[in-house]
Amino acid sequence: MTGETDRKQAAEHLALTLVGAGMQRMAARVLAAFLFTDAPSLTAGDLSEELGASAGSVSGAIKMVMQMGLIERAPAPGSRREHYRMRDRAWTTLYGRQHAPIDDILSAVAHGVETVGPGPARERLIYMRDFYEFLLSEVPTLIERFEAQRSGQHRGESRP
Amino acid sequence: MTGETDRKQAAEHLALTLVGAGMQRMAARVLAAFLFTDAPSLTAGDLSEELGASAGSVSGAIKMVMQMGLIERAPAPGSRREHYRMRDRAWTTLYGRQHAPIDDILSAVAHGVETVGPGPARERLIYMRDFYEFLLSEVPTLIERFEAQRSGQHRGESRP
DNA sequence: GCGAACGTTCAGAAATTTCTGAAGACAGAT
DNA sequence: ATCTGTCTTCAGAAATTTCTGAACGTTCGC
Repeated sequence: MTGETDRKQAAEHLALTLVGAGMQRMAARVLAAFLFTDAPSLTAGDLSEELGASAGSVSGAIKMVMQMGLIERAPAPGSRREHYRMRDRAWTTLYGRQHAPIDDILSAVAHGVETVGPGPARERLIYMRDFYEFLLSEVPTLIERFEAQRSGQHRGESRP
Repeated sequence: MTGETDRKQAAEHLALTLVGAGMQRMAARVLAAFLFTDAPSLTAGDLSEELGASAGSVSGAIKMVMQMGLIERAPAPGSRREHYRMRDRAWTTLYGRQHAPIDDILSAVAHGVETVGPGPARERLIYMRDFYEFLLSEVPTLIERFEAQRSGQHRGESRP
């Protein structure tokens, strides 16, 4: 069955969990709309109507989601409006981006190590610094591994 | 050099970057205080004074940071107050916890896959589901690898 | 050019989050 | 048992974030 209502509900539900994970509310709703649509592209107007939100907030949200590298402009055939669609690597990109703050944390901690004299605090800071350095080097590898594995088996199929 | 003022500044700076990464303000400040102290344990009163915050907000922050598994009660010798200290595995724990939302995202997406009929949207949802499933299985491995590597070389040293 | 349709920006309103201060609860000392 | 110092809870205040609506630009068709 799965009426249009169910689809919207599922989309809103996902948007809310993304908010729980730290994403801005409207940006999450816009992202979910793209994820759940079968249309090849959406315009700001489409989103405004679909989400029942003002043109202003949709504009801001699109800007954010674009900066995150999750959607892109779609070649607009004859149409006057700007069309957008999800990018292919959206999810790995999103995950990679969530690691951007790690850079900042790392430099803050490294500065701490320089500032603090010998003692337990310094040992702790060194441990933390090493851990975040490790992460920073391993995450890209992780993502590559997923992409390789996926294009390898090319499953793209659903389940029972 | 590195006076007490520098230490506090470095701690506050780290707290702010943690806030940028999504942590609550006061919780981040409390955490940084523990990270940067050479004292074997801190009490709520110590923190309140050190951070210039009310007893109420410190209490709430301690509760959060405890629930995150980053600090623990320290055996209090004769003292009437409650003493706390950082846990050993704090940082790997913190990182693991940041992945808790992934569980939620995963089930929201899985539900989406069930709800949506065949089409581009469904393919997208399947890709996303697979990616988050992959993450969920790989992250614990990653952390184990770090811990193994660390206890292996046992470097615990600073740099020039 | 001129007009109309869209998109963007921004000041202010609304909602949410976060902090404080005071009142209450608890544990140990006397 | 009572008192004292310490922690917790909670209602309201303050600050921050987020949304809206209106004014302004831009681009395309005529």
